[in-house]
Amino acid sequence: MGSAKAKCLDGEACQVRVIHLDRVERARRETVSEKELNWLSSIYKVLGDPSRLKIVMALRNVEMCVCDLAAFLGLTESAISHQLRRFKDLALVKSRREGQVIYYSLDDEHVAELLNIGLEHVTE
Amino acid sequence: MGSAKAKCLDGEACQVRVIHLDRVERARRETVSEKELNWLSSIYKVLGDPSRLKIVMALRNVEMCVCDLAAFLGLTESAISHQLRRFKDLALVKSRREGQVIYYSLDDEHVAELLNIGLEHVTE
DNA sequence: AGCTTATATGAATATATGTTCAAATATTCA
DNA sequence: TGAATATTTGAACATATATTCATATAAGCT
Repeated sequence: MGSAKAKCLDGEACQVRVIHLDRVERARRETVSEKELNWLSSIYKVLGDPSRLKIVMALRNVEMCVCDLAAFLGLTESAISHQLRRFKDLALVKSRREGQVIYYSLDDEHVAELLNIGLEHVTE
Repeated sequence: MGSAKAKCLDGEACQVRVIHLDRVERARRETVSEKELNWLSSIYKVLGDPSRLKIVMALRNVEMCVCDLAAFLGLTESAISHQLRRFKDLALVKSRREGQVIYYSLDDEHVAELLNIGLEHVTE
């Protein structure tokens, strides 16, 4: 144990160097599926933009319409609409029509949790 | 109440339309600072890539070196090193040298929490 | 029916980003 | 010291992305 001599993987070509084969194999056993990985990363990614984060942060407290959010963020209503669609595609935000106005709100408890933990992190 | 007639903001030019002024003002009062917003979004963003997510998921269980991770992900060691630096810049991952080998591991409990909640979400 | 309001959509563009390649450090061992 | 190993760095490129503008849809009002 403790040997730091690289071994080889993937047959004779041996283009893959590995120091701790056991750890790599364990990681391979315990990893989530590629599909889940892509899904999950797309959820983090959609939160990983200041404008979008500001949108969901606001929606945590109260439902808002596109033009409210545009005023709050200082962006075009079109820009807000584009971003809201990304949230809807991931089912993180839902909408409700009332006449001409469409109200947006959070649609997922996990998102709120993610935001809360993030806030804890940032606000010490 | 319930009036959906847009009012104007930002002086005479009036380029900003608002339906629920109270909600916008409340959002402005309760929002976190621009600085915290940028910081927090950069944390979500760094998790919002399949390769990087796979890296931290693996580091949740055991510390690994660059070439182990490269073998696990099927990527260049250079690519892994580049990505690890992003984690280090955000203080989410720490490193420990032992001879020629540098071991990486998680450096923040909040990250593990974020990952756990994300996993809950994905695995129903 | 028209007119206005609220939102959505698509193209376009400038910027950001992930990966690779080549070369540079840093550490160990002979 | 010199060779080998492990990792880092910087440039380069191809792709992704956020925003804007112009236009389209959808609902209410007269």
